Amino acid sequence: MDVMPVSDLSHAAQNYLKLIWSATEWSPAPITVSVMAERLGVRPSTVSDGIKKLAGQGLVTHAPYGSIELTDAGRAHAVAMVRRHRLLETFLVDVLGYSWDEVHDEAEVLEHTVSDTLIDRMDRKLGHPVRDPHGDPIPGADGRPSMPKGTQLSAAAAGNTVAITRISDADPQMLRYFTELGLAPDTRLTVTEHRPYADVTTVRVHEPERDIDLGASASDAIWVVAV
Amino acid sequence: MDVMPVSDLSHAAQNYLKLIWSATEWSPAPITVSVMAERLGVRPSTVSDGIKKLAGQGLVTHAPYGSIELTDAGRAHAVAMVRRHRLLETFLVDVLGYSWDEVHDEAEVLEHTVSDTLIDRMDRKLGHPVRDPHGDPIPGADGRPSMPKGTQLSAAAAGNTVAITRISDADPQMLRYFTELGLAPDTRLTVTEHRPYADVTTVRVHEPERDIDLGASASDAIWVVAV
DNA sequence: CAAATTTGTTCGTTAAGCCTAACATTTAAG
DNA sequence: CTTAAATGTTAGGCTTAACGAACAAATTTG
Repeated sequence: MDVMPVSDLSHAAQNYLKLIWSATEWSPAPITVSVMAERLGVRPSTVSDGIKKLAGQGLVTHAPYGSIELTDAGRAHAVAMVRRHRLLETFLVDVLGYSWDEVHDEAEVLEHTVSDTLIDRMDRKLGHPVRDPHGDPIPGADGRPSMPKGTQLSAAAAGNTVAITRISDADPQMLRYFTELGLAPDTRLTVTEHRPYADVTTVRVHEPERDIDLGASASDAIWVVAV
Repeated sequence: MDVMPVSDLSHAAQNYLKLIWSATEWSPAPITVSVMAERLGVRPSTVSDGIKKLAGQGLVTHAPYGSIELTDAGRAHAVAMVRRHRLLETFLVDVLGYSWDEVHDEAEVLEHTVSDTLIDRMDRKLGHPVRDPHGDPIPGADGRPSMPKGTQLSAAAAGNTVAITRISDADPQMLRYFTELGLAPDTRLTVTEHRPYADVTTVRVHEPERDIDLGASASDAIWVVAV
């Protein structure tokens, strides 16, 4: 079985591959059937069937009750889907004036139906961007791997001054909250303190100078690099 | 059964409705099952089943072996699909640098998956265009009917000076030929003569001044209005 | 106008992707 | 370490949109 173009995979297969890949982008733990089912809004039995089929196509390795791992071919498809998704998000924001909390769902649908040509033209129009509106790295057309990842704000040492490099796009409502706070990719801030049992991280941001308290979910969603 | 949004119809149903509507946009003859099957690349039995289902949903009227007619609800959906298609084509050409012979297939896929929001944003970005790159009228968001239609070049009286108002997008190869000849919407020309048995229409175009002979398929694909 | 041809319809089947229910395995708790 | 709980798998069905084969109706032709 040859390398097949993205378009030869069913939408469901594309989603499975992207999700498996995404699970390991920011944390090392491999994904499970039930987590996949929950994220995709389907039953575990559906995912179990789907994974079996992907394994038959040589896109993942999986023995019953075993872990789910992408093959090289599967990873290539997954990365291509991620590239599509993130270029679309960038295009919707930069060209069509979407806000960063609106783009995820639209991109989720379009990533399956736009042609490679359209992806290339968007990429060119945008000047070959390397990050999407949430700061997530956009893989190149050759599937080149991601940029440096940074660490979660919740794990950054107190006292350090850092720049936001990405903010997880999982929760649009949280994104709107960050917009209100003036937190976005490239915002610089100083980590004031972590208060462990309250699960609160306090940061200081400039212009205007202010202190912000962030709970665990917020400080896990924000990734930073030292500046 | 209430008026349902476009997105609640299957892609197949959307295509059926659009095709039925399109058949009567430029010629009065209603469409047949076999023509639909041929255009959609499926078997007549598939179309026959599909039409029956649309009739059950109140989107077309059709008795077995009878003619196929859109209901008001069906027409509204069809026009919404046509609007989507033509706005997409316009967007791809104006914003992403597609040529007019490339856009049809891309729009054909995307029209089923873009959100109403995206359609609105493209429409705004484009300044609410009223014609697509082939000159076809773009229905408004309210489904307002089309612009004046003009007549086929093959039916324009010799001696008249006219402007091209639309060129059928059915055949990309023919569109590339027209590009070479410098024929596009809004090009002005004078009809020199029709030679009936040769099925050739000769027209004179300015800048640079030149005579062009067009066969029947070409002069049927071009629609003109008096200037 | 009767026969032949074309056109349209019905019906049984297939494939994908989902479901529920029943069952199997693994992991966690007592 | 054994049982209970959680997780994963299999089996059987449903729906949609396609197909081909067989049949029905309408149209064209001789």
